[in-house]
Amino acid sequence: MASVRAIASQLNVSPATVSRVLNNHPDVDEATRERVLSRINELGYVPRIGRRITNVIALAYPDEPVRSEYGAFEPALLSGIMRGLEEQQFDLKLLSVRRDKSPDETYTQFFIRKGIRGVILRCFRNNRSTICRIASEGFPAIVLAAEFDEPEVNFIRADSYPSSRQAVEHLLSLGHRRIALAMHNVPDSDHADRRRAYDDALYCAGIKVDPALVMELPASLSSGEQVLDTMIGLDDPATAIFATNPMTTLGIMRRAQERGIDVPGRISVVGVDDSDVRTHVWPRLSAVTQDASALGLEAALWLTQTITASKGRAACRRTIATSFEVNGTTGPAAEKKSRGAKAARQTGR
Amino acid sequence: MASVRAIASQLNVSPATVSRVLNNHPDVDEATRERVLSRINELGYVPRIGRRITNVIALAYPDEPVRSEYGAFEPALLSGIMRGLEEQQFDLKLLSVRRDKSPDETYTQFFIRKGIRGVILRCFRNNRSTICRIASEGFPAIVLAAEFDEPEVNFIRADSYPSSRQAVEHLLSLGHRRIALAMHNVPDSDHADRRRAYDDALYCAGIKVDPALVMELPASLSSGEQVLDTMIGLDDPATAIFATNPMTTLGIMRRAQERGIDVPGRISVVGVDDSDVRTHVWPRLSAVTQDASALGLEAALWLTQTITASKGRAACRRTIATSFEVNGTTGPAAEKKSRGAKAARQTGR
DNA sequence: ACATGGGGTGAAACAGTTTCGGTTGCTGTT
DNA sequence: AACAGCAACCGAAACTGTTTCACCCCATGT
Repeated sequence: MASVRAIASQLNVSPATVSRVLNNHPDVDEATRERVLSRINELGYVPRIGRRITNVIALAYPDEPVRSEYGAFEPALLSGIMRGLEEQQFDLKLLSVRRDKSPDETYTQFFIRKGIRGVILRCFRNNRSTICRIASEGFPAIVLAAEFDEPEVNFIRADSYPSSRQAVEHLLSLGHRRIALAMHNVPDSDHADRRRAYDDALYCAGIKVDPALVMELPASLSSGEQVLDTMIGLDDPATAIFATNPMTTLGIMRRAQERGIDVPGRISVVGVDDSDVRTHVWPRLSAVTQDASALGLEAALWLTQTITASKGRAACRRTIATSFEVNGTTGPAAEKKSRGAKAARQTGR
Repeated sequence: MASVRAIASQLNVSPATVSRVLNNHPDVDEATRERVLSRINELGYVPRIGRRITNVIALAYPDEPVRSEYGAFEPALLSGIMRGLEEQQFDLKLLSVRRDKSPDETYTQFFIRKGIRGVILRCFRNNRSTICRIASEGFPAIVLAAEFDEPEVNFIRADSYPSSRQAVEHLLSLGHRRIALAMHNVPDSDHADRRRAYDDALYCAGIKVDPALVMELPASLSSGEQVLDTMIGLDDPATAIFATNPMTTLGIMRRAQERGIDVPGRISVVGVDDSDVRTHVWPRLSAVTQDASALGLEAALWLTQTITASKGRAACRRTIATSFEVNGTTGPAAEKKSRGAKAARQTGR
């Protein structure tokens, strides 16, 4: 019940002025703009059309709504979001922050101007600070597939620790002792999970992490090629690789085929898959899989329920499980010939 | 300038009634509903918020906004659409017709109720009649990546005939005479193009199409496996395959690796790629590629310009070019050993 | 015959935005 | 010093769409 006219009369300005502030019109005094904005934040203004409250939420991208390195991840997210929005009859708008947001408006202003009630945020390397800003402004928002320490940021993500650990333990159970780790070179919680899983699994197996077996690289096909070449070329080569993102995994597979390296005969590969790519190659990839559609669904449900709830709901810090799928790229460790290999085996319990 | 009140006064009803018709409220008489609807169509009503005309277009899917068999095609489309909408400052809404449209409202009503000015339609096997209905209602609409004979349907598609022909001629120039064709089993204009290109290229090379070399199958990985097995298993085996969709192509590659069949040594493969998958496998696929992003961009540009033009613009029946990219899966035809092969070679000029 | 109820409708209230014009104050010119 | 002119700022009013409430009317049951 915080209408433009209500806010206007509280501040002794006209509804026109409040509207101008909302729509970021240039010709309004800086002082009055501040007053209006702060009051809007206090009262929790929601946009309406006529007397009807708008039921639109947005999926906001920092730049363009495409990440070729994510493959079919985005469509799966979208599908889940649409399903999650169905229950409460919300519509979905796509927003590009870079494209549409004016630098001199707040995020809340921007979202209200676009007529939305809440926003699902995609998180990439470069917009974590933006997300914190949005959260601190208090506009209803939830971040997809990332983790934040800040208590005011709501997020939902897939916790890949258990499956990742399962994956590494699977390799260990096959006799692998020289297991390489190919990580993303920018830190994020997903990859931190996978790193921890790797460390813990090795620790519990009594194996010391060999720094030579850990590489940090961008998520790309060429990174995968580099990983394979490096790991095969070591004096004491890796017999298995755990790659923590889909593109690097594909690059490893591609390079292995190019060089005629037998997978899993000579080296086993475990990847991570957001969508279906693990089935696109031969052998089908053993991989940690995350259900992007479920992620979108849950995010949409939480957001719409929070918006429509009379009292603000609790923060969302949910994780959903990933799973580990054994396919054709993992097999028993090859017998070693070098002295170093024997020494390594003796450290196993 | 066709407002709810204007229409109301023309028909001697109240604005409330017109609004009720627009929002598909049940308690309005069937006769008056008809009168209002026909007048709305005549006058070309556009939804507004306050005095501002809404600048939102929709991307409408018949069902869910996901097609796993299209891989990264949808994100690329979305990215192009967003760029195309930028110029005229339009927003994009995602709509699922199945989810939101009430059966007893017209499509125009549905779109107006959603507050959109125009719609980009995705076309799949099962909704061509729906698209014709929408076009005949006259609501601004354009279909992506499909062709229609009906003159009132606007569409934009990629014409893959030249590149497909180039692809087949590339195979011919490498000495291939037994070239298989793996087609989609539901007819659409894209695949018709590719079929024609195949026929024409072979005809010009003086080669008769062998029905045993042409298969029509769903677009799927398993179809690709079936194609490879069949074509390798013939008495007079194919030495090259042209697969007209991405999934079938991937299936062929996967099966070839599974069976240890050398590509392109024993058999060459040309595929079709909507996005980046041709680079995900080894060898990289020689493929006819279509620029999904450009498709989305052009569609969005045409639609927004049509909407904002004072006078209705001409129909859109555009095609943009695809291109043929030579990569690692095509090579010289293998020498034949069988009698049948020799006979086949003699038919070549 | 009368009460009752529901379908259908309009007036009015209410929601947001823009247009138009007016006030104010600064600046340049005479 | 005075005045013209211009730009920033803002409010009243006009205009747009939606919902609420009350009303009418007619069919139906008692």
